[in-house]
Amino acid sequence: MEEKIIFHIDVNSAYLSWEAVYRLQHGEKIDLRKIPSIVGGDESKRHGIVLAKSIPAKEYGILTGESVYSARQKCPNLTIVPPNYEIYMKASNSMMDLLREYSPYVQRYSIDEAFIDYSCHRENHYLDVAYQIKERIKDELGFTVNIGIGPNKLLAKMASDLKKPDRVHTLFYHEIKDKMWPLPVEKLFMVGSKTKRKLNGRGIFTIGELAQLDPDYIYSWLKKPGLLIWNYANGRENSPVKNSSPPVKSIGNSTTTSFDVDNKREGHMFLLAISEMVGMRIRELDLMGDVISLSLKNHQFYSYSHQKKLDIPTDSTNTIYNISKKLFDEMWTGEPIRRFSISISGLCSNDFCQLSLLEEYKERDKALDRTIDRIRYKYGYNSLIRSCFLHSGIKPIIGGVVAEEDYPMMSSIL
DNA sequence: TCTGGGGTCCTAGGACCC
DNA sequence: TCTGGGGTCCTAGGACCC
Repeated sequence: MEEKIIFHIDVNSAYLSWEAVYRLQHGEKIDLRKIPSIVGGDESKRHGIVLAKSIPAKEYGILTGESVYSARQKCPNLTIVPPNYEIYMKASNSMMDLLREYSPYVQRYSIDEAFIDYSCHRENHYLDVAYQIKERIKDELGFTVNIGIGPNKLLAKMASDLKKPDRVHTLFYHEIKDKMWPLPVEKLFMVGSKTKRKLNGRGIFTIGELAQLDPDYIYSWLKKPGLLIWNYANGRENSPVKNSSPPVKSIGNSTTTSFDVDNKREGHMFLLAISEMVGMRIRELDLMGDVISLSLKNHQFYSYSHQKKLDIPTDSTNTIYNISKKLFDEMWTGEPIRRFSISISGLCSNDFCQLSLLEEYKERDKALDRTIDRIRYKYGYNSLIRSCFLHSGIKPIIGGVVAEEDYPMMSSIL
């Protein structure tokens, strides 16, 4: 059997690049990519983290995910711009359209990453094709990408991460030793901060050192995830490039509140506002779910969750709200809360679920939810709101991601 | 004015059943 | 009163990804 040829395309500093391109196209003179800059959340709303950074900002030691506050400490003349997800989604869609010209086997892995299985297209040399894709994206769409090429998705992904920006790298089996093994172990896909700490604690600092361990040893120590990363360290992975999206497993929304919530009434209002979005999304996808879970984060950043399995699947905003309210009342200790999140899982398709005669969720309620959805899609989310939110200072519908164009969320498994 | 929001998967313990 | 044991469901928590 011939070796597969997999590409991994990764947009360099995606949000920041897309923001820069958009601004240049709209008459701005400065290219954000060429100055120390970040795309960051609104600090006054306590959303202040770094979502993306320019390469000059990276040189100041600024990291994605750190607070905007500390980024500014590192670089006082940092340019900070707010995110604009609709623009990023459009840029991403354009890139996917371009990639699909090269193969039907294109897997969108996240908003800024994709895999292509190029194995069947032996008529052109894969390196020429990769360079062509990279240059076309730069010329036609205005941003740069890294392309990694390997015999499987893992190695292609590791390759695209090698040196940035605007590069093509290969990582075939015979190159693992030179190109991947010297890297620090936390560069390996699926080795996060916790695992890095454990590995370092036993003297394992490079991917090569992990690769050399005895699999029985790592299994008895780190169980299944240990064996997974050990296989990855040795370049072993063989999942297919999927061009259709896997079924959705859960739908959830959350918000960090701009102030700590210390009373039940306001807590319930946030739950209602989030339930509205979760309900709208599950109905949009024509699904129902029978597990509602609520997770809270307190003012000390400690998170905890409770969930409830229902006898009957639901897609009703009121049911989602009532269950999450019940969960909140049973788990809340009275401490100040900074983040609320609700999600629904145990999903099944609507037509399959709805037939239960015992169903308490009446057809009438269902029709009401759907009617409200239609009005909100047509005239805007705030065209129809619950009166309790009037003059409350709390947004009546909270959360993002209403099927712009359903794109599959990646999972941590390739 | 310090630390987001969207996900997936795995584990472990207790309840319950045969 | 010596305390089986395997399977499934449910729940809470934790790891990882972008």
